[in-house]
Amino acid sequence: MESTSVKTDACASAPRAHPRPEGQDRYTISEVAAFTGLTAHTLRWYERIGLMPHVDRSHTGQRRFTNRDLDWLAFVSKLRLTGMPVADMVRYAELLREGEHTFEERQELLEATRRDVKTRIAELQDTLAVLDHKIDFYASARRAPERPCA
Amino acid sequence: MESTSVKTDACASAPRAHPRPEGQDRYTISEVAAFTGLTAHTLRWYERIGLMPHVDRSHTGQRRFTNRDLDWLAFVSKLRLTGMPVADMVRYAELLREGEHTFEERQELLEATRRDVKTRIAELQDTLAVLDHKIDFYASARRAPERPCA
DNA sequence: TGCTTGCTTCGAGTGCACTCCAAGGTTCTA
DNA sequence: TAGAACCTTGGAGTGCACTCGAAGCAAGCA
Repeated sequence: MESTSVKTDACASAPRAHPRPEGQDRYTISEVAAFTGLTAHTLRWYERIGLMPHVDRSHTGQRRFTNRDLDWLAFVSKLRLTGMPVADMVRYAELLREGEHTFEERQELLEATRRDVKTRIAELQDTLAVLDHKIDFYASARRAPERPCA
Repeated sequence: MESTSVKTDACASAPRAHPRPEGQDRYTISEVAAFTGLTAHTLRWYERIGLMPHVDRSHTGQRRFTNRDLDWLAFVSKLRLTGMPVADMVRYAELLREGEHTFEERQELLEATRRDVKTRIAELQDTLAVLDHKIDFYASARRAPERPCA
């Protein structure tokens, strides 16, 4: 059931290149760190707080990440960029673990996130306009130092 | 010299509505807090770390903010939205205090910020595409629960 | 004049998201 | 079989950006 819901979600993702093909996808933590840009510390911490759905282990207990884990981490990294709190992402991870009956709540969560992202883009475009205005001012002030906007 | 450089910068700003006209613009800290949405604590902290160029005082030592201070705070709030570290904003505030010979460095700082903002907008638009893709998946999965993307 | 509300300072406390440490077990190359 | 380089854990530490507290002074109103 757990793997079903994760797989179902993976099927919603755009295809993505993996370092190794399916079947040989057993990465150590440092390989994942190198691939994702996260540190091994952060990866372990993600698992501890429930942000990594479930990570396989070798027979001696070392983590072995799969391509699916890489997809999930890529998605988490995107969400991080939006400023979404880690606690909210943990909530989404819980919904994944709980199976298909949480589809509605997952969709709502993603839609709320989409609204936040759109708001943030608008704010940034606003800021860009202010920056352009000030940069123009400095550019012309330095071309003609006699106080061109007085 | 201090007020000159601040004024010069204000002249680079887009016009903005103020609660009171020039000449009567002496706001208490709680008025500024209400207007900007920052707390009084935060405003005092901004001043302590050098992020407020210089705030007037009443004859008994209480802060009296001006329209120019409001403009500066509005700009700072925009920069905050971009994720710019406070230390960088303090650096910009220092350049303002140092006068017109810092125009070039100010422009460079703003241009670097603009590049960051553009990058961030692109990242967010990328994230938006991923969100749309997943939301579409949940929407159709809930309309036709027989695993529509298999 | 008294009362309430607001302002002052500086240092300490908070919450988030990591980031690191120490002590010990595992895996790989020579 | 040695040694280097990796991995494990729980808990403590870090850096940022606030956020709050306490003691005392200031301002405005009945």
